[in-house]
Amino acid sequence: MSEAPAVSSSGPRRARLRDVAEAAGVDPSVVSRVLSGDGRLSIRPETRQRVLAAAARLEYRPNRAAQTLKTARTMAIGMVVPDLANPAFALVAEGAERCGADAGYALVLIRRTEGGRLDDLVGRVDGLLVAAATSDVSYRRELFGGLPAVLVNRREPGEIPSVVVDDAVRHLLSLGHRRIAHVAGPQTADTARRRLAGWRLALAEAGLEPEQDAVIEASAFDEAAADRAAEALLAGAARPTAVFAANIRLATGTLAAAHRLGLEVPRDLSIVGFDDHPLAAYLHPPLTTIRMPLVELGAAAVESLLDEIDGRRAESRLVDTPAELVIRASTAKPGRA
Amino acid sequence: MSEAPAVSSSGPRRARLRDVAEAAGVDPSVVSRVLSGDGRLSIRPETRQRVLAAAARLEYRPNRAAQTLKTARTMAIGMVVPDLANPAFALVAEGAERCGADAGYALVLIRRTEGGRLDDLVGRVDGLLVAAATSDVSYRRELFGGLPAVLVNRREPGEIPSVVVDDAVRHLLSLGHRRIAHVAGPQTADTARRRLAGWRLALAEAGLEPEQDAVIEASAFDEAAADRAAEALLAGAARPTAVFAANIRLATGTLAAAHRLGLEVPRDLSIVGFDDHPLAAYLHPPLTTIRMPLVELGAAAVESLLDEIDGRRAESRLVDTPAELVIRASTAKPGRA
DNA sequence: CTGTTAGCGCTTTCAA
DNA sequence: TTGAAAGCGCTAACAG
Repeated sequence: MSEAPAVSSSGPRRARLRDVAEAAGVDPSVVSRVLSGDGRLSIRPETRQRVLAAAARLEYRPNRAAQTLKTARTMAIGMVVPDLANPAFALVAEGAERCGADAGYALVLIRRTEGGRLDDLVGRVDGLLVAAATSDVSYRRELFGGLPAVLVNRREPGEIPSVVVDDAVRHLLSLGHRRIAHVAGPQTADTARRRLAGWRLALAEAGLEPEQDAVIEASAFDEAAADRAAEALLAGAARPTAVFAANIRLATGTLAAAHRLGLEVPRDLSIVGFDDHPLAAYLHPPLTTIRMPLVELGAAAVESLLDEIDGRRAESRLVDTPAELVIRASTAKPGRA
Repeated sequence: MSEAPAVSSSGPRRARLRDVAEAAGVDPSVVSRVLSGDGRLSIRPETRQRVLAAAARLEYRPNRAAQTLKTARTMAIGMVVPDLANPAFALVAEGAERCGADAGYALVLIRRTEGGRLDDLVGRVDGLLVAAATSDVSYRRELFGGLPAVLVNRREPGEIPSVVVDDAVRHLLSLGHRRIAHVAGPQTADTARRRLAGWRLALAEAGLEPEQDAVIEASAFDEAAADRAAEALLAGAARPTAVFAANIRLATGTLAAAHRLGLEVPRDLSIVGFDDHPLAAYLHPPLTTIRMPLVELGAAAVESLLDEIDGRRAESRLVDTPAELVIRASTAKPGRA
């Protein structure tokens, strides 16, 4: 390793602003202003042409570090995700990226690792989108080294838990189900709590009292945890006729448990999951889900963040594009045996 | 928007190196050397303590832009992914991040957008891991603005297509299958081509001539494309008894097509997919797959990249951790009707 | 053992 | 219409 011949890529050194200026026969500051499209700059068209030509010929690319040092702006925003494999975040990121790009910001994704030394992002990004599922770590500002941050996929504490879950439960109710159980996510997660609350509320509105054991908490937001949890739920004496799962991975695990226990879906058990995903349509049976406007969520989050970065107060912008119930084949009338 | 009162977070301004130096009563350069753990620096323990204490008290965080400007190193590497939803990349990223962290590098993920103006990453990262599935864009250096880059999930052209696919096909052969079809990925993708080649080779080694129509190319690496492709394959006259799918999403789509056509897996059709995934065990039936050492791949890729960044020649490092055939319930003897 | 010095490449105010 | 000048905050070679 150490005896390697250190090629030290000494190609034609990258052109600096100064080189362009020299080549164009003007001052560096002029080049800077031309290239950054400074509005209130009056310059002879001919001079501007010379500058542009020189920059092009030398393949000038501004040095980002120098710009950042000078302006105290990285023009990048970071999105912190706990789990890259969670497809929901991919959609949020898509919206975030589009919105950020419009404002000239690059979006970089950062996996939140265990220890979470997120403050070393200071100087790499101007703000943070925190797409954290769990709130086990309280996201205090210091955690981000004072970086502006907005939490995605969350709502204010005071808000109505979820009109959306309502739809799902109502769908089940309208099919005639009464014993509607809930496979909940880990209650450290804000989203998990909201969905649980939504389920309770919807049931209550229908005049139903959730029975004992009608809710079971998966230890994680993944298939394996849901499988274990659902097995307990479904093997019990008073088996529900329908299950609302707090996300698609939990729904998938529930489906697996049902299959293993010999239950046929939806004949013996209806399942609806939260969060839609391309995959949902290809499970067996295709899963009825609630599709959230995740791309819009990502975009809205970035807008808030940019407001905060620019010193405007971010007024907890909420996405109001409605969620949508996508009915596929995992739900049916109960006891259609 | 514009009438917002511009809060301009004017808290206690962040401490600079100079401030720490002043507080500790030493020169900035001393602080720099202490804080960066400069080995060949002899300093009185007492002085070092003063410096450390001052830095801590002032909550000093080095200004990354300044460091970068000075050292011409961002200490970050970027991983470019075409599709965040592809779970394989999450694993690669995990390995990459771990390996990068060991060398003090942060890993940031970047979604490769359509137009792909990747060269604006210069100055944000020191190198690029390109986890591109498709090679429709030829990844020329200029595309990255001259940034060191290594392509992940690829092999050299000359290399044996895939010993790994061999295992899968042999598994099918050993079960007694002879009509083994292949749902291939889009042949613009290097991986797709390698898997197709592997399939051909394995069959040839077994003395089998792949029949006409035994391979069908999905238009994309997703469930929907596989579903369409597989339908054609399975509805045909000479239906295969087993299918090897080029990745797990294609396998999932194939599974869906089989279900819809009334075929029972594995009784009527065996399926094995490439790339393992937590999900695979929770499909119906649980999918037999080939698990690739993706985390190791990511780590190895970063090692290569660091070599290149440091001017050492990256000798096309290959991961030799063997892939593994994970046998679940989607494969069985043919015609076990 | 510690300080001096000279920038890294850019932006921006001010002066010409 | 253009140029001069002053740093942004840090590092690293060299001097003392």
